Amino acid sequence: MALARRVRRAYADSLAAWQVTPSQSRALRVLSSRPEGMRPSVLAEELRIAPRSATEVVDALEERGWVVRTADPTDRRATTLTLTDNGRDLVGRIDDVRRQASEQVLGVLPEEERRTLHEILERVVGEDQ
Amino acid sequence: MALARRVRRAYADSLAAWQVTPSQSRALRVLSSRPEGMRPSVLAEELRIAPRSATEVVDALEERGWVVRTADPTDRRATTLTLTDNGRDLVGRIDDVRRQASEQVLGVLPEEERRTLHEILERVVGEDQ
DNA sequence: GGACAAGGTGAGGTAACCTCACTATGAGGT
DNA sequence: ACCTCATAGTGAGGTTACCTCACCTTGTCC
Repeated sequence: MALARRVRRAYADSLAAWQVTPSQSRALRVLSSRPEGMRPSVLAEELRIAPRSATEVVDALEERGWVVRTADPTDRRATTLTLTDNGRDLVGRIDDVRRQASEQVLGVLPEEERRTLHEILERVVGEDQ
Repeated sequence: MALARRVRRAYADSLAAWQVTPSQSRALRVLSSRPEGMRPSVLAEELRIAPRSATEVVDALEERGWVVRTADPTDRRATTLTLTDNGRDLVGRIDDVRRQASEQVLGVLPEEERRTLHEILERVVGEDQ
């Protein structure tokens, strides 16, 4: 847990430099996982937050020009969320930072131990449902 | 990180059953680490929050009867925070829950792997400052 | 004994959540 | 066609756990 806390903190600091809040970065990541776009309600579900709260996150992301809302042609109640080019760019840069952060933390381990660690964690995460 | 998230979530659920918020449980743990009592400002530092915010946490804990503020005899500006018997009790029960939670998560691993995991993590946490 | 520092807290603000209520639209039954 | 009920999104207003700034009281040091 101490390790997780440290990684989280370092990551949050990097995000702050770009003026991205953690909640926004989570949403961006989910959005980037489905390039064809998704409904706000689906985003909410992925983020495990209430649909109403997704509206707010999307408001912020749209205002910053990272996401656009477009009307769904098949259902006039619905809107589709898609990343803009700027948004996609940002997600890429955030990913780099994440990779760097974990690299820095795990850098002290020799390759073999890293593999062992990964294996064990994978097992714990996997088996426990 | 996924594992940490899961543990955190399970732990938070257990706390909710006792009507203890995560921030309160953090404060309780810090307080129990120094039985002779501590100043609010020190608590704030340990929790990495502003002194003003520690006041609020302490307000809540005092209202619930887990902590008492007593005047510091050596410095009339200061107050000393100490756990009540109820508070100490609660910390004990919370610890049990934590242990159970981690037990449940790590239970899938044989003893030797657990030791290896512990060793590796210890190393990462320790060496990285 | 006056200036400045330190301990704690009142007032008021923010981010990221929440629930509840409402509008607009879709879908099914009669 | 019409009525009912469900679904998609959002306005209004609340909560929690933080924050800063200003303030009062008390200690410290020259």
